[in-house]
Amino acid sequence: MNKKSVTSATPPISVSEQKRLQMADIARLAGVSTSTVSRALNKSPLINEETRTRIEQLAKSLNYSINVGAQNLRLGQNRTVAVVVPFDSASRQHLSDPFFLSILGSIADALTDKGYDMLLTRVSADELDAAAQIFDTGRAIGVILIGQWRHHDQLNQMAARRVPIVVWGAQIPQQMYVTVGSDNVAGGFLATEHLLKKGRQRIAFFGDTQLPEVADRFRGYQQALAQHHIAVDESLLVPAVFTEQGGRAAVAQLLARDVAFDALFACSDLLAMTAINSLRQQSWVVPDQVAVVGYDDIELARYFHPPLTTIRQPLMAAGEALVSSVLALAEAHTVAPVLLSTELVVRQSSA
Amino acid sequence: MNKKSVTSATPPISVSEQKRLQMADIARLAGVSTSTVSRALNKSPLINEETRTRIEQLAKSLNYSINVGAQNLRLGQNRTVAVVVPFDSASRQHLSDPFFLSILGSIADALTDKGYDMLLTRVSADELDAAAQIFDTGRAIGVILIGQWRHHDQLNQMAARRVPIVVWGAQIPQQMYVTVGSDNVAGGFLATEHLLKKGRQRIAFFGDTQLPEVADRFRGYQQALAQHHIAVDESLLVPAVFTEQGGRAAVAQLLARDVAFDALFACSDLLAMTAINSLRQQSWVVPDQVAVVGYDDIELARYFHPPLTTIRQPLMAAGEALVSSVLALAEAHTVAPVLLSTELVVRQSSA
DNA sequence: GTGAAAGCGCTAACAG
DNA sequence: CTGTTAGCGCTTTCAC
Repeated sequence: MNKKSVTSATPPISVSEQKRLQMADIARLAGVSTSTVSRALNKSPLINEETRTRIEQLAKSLNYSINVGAQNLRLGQNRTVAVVVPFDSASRQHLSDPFFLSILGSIADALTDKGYDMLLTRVSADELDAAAQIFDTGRAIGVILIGQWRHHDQLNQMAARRVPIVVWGAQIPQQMYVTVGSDNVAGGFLATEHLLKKGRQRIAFFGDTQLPEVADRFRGYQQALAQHHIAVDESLLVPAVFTEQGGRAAVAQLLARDVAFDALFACSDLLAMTAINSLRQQSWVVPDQVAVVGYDDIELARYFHPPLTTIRQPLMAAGEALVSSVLALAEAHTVAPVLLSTELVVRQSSA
Repeated sequence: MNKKSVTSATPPISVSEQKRLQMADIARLAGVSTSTVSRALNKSPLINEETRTRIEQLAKSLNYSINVGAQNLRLGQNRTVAVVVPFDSASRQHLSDPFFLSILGSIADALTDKGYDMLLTRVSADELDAAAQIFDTGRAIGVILIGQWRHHDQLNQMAARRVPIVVWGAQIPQQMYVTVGSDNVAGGFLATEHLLKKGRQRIAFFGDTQLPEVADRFRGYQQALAQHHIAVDESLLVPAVFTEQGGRAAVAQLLARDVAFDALFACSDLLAMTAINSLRQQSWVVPDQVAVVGYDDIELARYFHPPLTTIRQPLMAAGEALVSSVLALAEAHTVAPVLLSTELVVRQSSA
């Protein structure tokens, strides 16, 4: 412990703290003051070109990088954004949904682009304030929450106390928080209309309409049917959850009702795929007997058998919108909700 | 700006900096010193019970939480671990592989358990030092890297300069960094042996043996064949990449060779699934004509048609091992590589 | 029990 | 162009 004597606290220097390099060390080795090192490493134009490169090289050769924590404290800045993924014990959507990973990836890319770090946190759905805490403790300047689920009220409260938070999900009346989401009504409409145009009339709907996004997709479903003067038949609606078992259970439930159907609109590709597998096991032929449309357009969809017709959500745009919104919010700008357009991708499952 | 006059720097107070609460504010409102607030909020036994609860309540009612950045600086501590996911532009494995998300989830859980934050970063495979930077800048006390790929040398260099890093992958001779991984040799052996016991003799192998993990699985494949006195037939080996197109391409390649085969061992479930779909399109029947075994046991595997026989990697154990290893390394302990056991899960794709 | 004061690693006036 | 110095928000010895 060959450090200059400290008059103040002496934190227990763990064995690991083996002489962690800091700016003063570089300064001493370069024979300049820390100010000069600081300026050099921050590319200040004040510093002599030659001095700067010398310091830069010294730093690089010693693998020294400015301590971000101290820098942030001094600058009163912070370049970290939290991404919170609530995991619902009731497990309405399993985290392993590939769509989640994709959107995570697009957020990560957008953040990296703008020079921000991403703090990833899973919080239990019933202690969602943990998300606010991340902001309160200054660990992140804002929060992106993936999975609106049923947390509407809690989210409103967080927004009310001015936590910069952006939620991936649907717009809901009286919502105080900012959402970014795809146009689920349009998505539901596109899917249903496509099936109707294929001549299908008895279209089953798989999805839990208690979830805002699914509710919107259902609204689109209703609109399309209405346009074709077809009444919604309650017996075709199955409140399937998003887990992988969901499709199987939903098919079982639908078949148990013994109602006729010639098409299926599932609110996620995973749901659609497991449903198709279940149907196949019961000797139904897709798409001949049942045309199927999924939602999300995950990568596997095009390699599935049969390739899945689905609604594509614009992933890259989603990540960017989420990130720019949360950054704007963090700067106390007023931010409007974002509605991204969806797109029908026709493949063989609905041929 | 009703702050006490500052003689030093005055950082541009953005509109957002609207009076961000700090300890001094709580102290003033409580009529005590910041020391007292600090001690109270840290549950120091030195503080009078009554004083403490009063301060705690005040803080809670104002949504004040101790600033972690400042706390860390003062304490010389840090409770953040970085998880780095290199994305290879050559795209050997697509990030959307569900197995990735699962392992991310298990790491997140393990970290949360131990009270650590998780910094998630994607770095380009060719600038892997960015991972070291995260440590050098003090943003994280250690790094978990998912995806060993071909980065062996770079990883060794990082380990040599004592960056606490743990890699999910295979053990390689002369490796200086710590790995946590499942026993890929055993996995490959289990899969192949299973197929052999089912009477299959011409087992195709899908996987790029340039990747260490795949190389180990191939070693297991060889061992099993050797035990049954079957020679490895090069024409049955296809260096399939892990992307979703991989299975399709590999099948095409295999069929083009016009060699007989009655089984397939694919080095990921995704590969297996897309391969099965491809085979089916060419009118091959699984498992009757081709028995298939995958790898990973992703959730979709059991809901696939036919349900996929596969090798399960112990996810939860993986997350915990990665986390405890990196934490141990961060404390400068010596850490041995971890080899987790794998398990054969028999389903219908190999019936 | 509580307060005063110093300093974690860094930046930015201010003065040379 | 470079050094001196004060302080970001917090914790902790040391004194009372």
